[in-house]
Amino acid sequence: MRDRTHHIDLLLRKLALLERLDDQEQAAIAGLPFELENVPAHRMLIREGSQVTHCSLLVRGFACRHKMARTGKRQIVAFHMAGDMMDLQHALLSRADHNLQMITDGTVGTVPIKAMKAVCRDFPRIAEAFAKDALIDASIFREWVLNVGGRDAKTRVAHMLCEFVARREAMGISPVEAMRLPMTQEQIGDATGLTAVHVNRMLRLLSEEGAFRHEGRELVISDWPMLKAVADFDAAYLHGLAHEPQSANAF
Amino acid sequence: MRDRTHHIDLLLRKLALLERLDDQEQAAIAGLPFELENVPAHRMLIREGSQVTHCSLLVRGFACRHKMARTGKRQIVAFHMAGDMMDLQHALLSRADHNLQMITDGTVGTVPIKAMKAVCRDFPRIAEAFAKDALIDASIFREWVLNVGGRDAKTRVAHMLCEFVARREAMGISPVEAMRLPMTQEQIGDATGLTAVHVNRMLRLLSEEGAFRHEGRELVISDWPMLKAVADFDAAYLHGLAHEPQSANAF
DNA sequence: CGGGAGGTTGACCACCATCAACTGCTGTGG
DNA sequence: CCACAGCAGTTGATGGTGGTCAACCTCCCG
Repeated sequence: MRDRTHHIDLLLRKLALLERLDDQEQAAIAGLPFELENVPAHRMLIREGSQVTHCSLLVRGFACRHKMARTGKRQIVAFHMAGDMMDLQHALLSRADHNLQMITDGTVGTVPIKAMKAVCRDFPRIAEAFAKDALIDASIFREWVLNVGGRDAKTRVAHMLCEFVARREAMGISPVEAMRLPMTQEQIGDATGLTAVHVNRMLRLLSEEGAFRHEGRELVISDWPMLKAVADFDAAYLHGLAHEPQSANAF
Repeated sequence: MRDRTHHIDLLLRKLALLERLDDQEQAAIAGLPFELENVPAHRMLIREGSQVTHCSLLVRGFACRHKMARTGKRQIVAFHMAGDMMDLQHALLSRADHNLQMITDGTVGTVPIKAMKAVCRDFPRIAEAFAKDALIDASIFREWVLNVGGRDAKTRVAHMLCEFVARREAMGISPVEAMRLPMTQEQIGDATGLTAVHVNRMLRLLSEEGAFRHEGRELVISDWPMLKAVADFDAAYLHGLAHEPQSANAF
């Protein structure tokens, strides 16, 4: 039973960060006809240029959105984790302008856009919550433009880590103190406009300076204030979709 | 009389690209209580971190949105031209996460967010049009992430030019064949993550290769297909907010 | 006529890309 | 159980793209 509604819990938790929804509204969300599917790592969910008829909720695992330059260089423009609505924009823009791809294996819930529009029509506050989510998405893109366009390699990598950790914390996905990064160094490179080799060097640098350390395959953030400072990170651009790790205990 | 309604014409023209609005809906737009103000070049309209209570429509002139890195490096994340709603996101996200500043002198129309919300509540298709505009904004940010993160200097500068020309064409602001760029080379640099010096070199290169030429202070695009090819430009990401210059006559 | 902003050009150099080799995991099949 | 393949990570050597610094030019506009 818990399993059948886990994806609804996730979505409600996310929306609660954006808008206070009453029982009726929560029931409307719970009534959305999600179809759940387990998908393997690297599965392409949506391809640039294709027509999109469903919205996707990530229930388990990690995914990313990316575009390609003519040279073949891939640019990751967003990472997604459990609880994220990954393509709200397709509710109104029918053609995908980028690819959506799983990083790890996971579970995806899809809803017909018609159902999304219906619930938005009947419950304006739900519509507002989804709109806010999309606008915060845009704010994150702006920060990424600054990150790749205006910061040096070490800062870029640190910033990416900070955002990832802060969003994880907000969704309560896992203890932040010790986590395994789901993305490869090459993917971090594709997100920051660096090569995997240079990402590796920057991670080593940050680790040598004491921002985090490796414990087996886990990454342990040993000095959040320091990492945040190096990263030039200020969570304001996440507009409440993430608070910084406050649980100072582990740090 | 034409002057009093010019800003409404502009806005309706923009919205017509996004949604077919009937007479009643157009009348509702025309009824929005815009306050027009002439503003000088470089005027800051909105500052990062401030609370925003109005939405701004650019009626005349050019503006940009930008963020600052800790080092002081400024990153421009968007250029705006007449007809653009510059901060729809602030209708739902009350705190600005970036600055909004005039590039040239111009005219700005402001509407209280309450009035915007009211018209959106009463006319769902208007709400949808504004939402589409915000989503296209996000798509443009994604393209910019790719541009600064994944393309070399020449391509970046050319791409920025292409987007600017295509959007101008869509809004019918001026003949595209000959225009004066409103932004300085330093601003192009801040938008592309390059220095003004290097932007200068890239512009020279593009011009030497015949993509465009200078006539006095005007820039004349002499070979749009070539510029577009060099730029790795595909207008799909503008989702109909801009078609490419088709008037092959001048080229 | 003078001052200032923007544009132009050259010399030099640093950051990060590229190429290449090697290590260590992990899963898989003999 | 081992061998092997394959992917991710690691490290070093070298070079190029684009940054930095500095000088000078051009065009406005007061």
